[in-house]
Amino acid sequence: MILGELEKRVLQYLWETLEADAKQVHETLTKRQGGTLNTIQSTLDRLFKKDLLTRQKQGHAYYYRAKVGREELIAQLIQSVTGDLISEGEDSLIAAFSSISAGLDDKKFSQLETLIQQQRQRRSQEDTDAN
Amino acid sequence: MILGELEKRVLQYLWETLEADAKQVHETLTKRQGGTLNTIQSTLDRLFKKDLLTRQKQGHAYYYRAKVGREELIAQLIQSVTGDLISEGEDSLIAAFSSISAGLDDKKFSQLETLIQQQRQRRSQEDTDAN
DNA sequence: CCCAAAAACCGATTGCCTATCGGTTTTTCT
DNA sequence: AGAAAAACCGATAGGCAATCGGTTTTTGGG
Repeated sequence: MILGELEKRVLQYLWETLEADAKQVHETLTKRQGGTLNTIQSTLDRLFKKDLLTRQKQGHAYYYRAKVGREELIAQLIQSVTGDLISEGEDSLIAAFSSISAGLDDKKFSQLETLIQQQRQRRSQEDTDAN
Repeated sequence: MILGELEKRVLQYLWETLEADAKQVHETLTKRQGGTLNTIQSTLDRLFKKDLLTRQKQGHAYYYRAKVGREELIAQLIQSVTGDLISEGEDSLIAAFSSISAGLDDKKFSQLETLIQQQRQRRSQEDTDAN
């Protein structure tokens, strides 16, 4: 999957705003630049068809919400862009990390270790909640 | 930057083979499927213009080599695909990791911690070498 | 040194996708 | 029911990968 420039801006907006119709998005994002409402509508529609948004009619118009979170989407994009470069059996996410790690310094490593700890804690918390 | 299907396959081949001319790549990758040598030539040329390959004439033909390693390329692709989704000041690689981490289980976390340790050791080794 | 073969180079075409927008149909609220 | 608002449809432009035919350039051998 690939996202165009406008599509990304629309997603960003929806992550901030939670819910909006085409008119609102248009007001905020493209009215200045002379873009029309129609452009926003078809962009929203494309994102909807890509299963990145949900929508629901309220009064006149569809109200859209992001269906995936920002981090989730980033993970999806990474998977799709690296997919063909990962050899059989290799875990693509681990592989992606090991590529990334080449560009990190010690401070970043510490941050990562902290993130891992946090993630672990979150997991065990979820387990506790579930029981 | 974005890579097409064939471009990725060509890169994979060059990572294995280190060096090859268009003819070799063609023999191995696309002759079966009826692709012509010209297709491979223009693909190699596109990759060269994207600065992903180097080339050098030997006898009749250009011999191509990958200019970037697989891991480096993956890191590049991740950066380019996530670029517009990362807010100002945020480290995109850390952000990418935190997205990725949502899809990992405990075993993967342990692998990652190991990778971090290895990377740290590699660093200190390089420091030693340098002095 | 010249020529045939090999490869590079050029240009055109197809296919896919985003962005754009005009015009028509459908929906909705009064 | 009718006006207004929005959805829907279709067309177009622009960008890029993949594909390949044809022409020019390069090169190594006789």
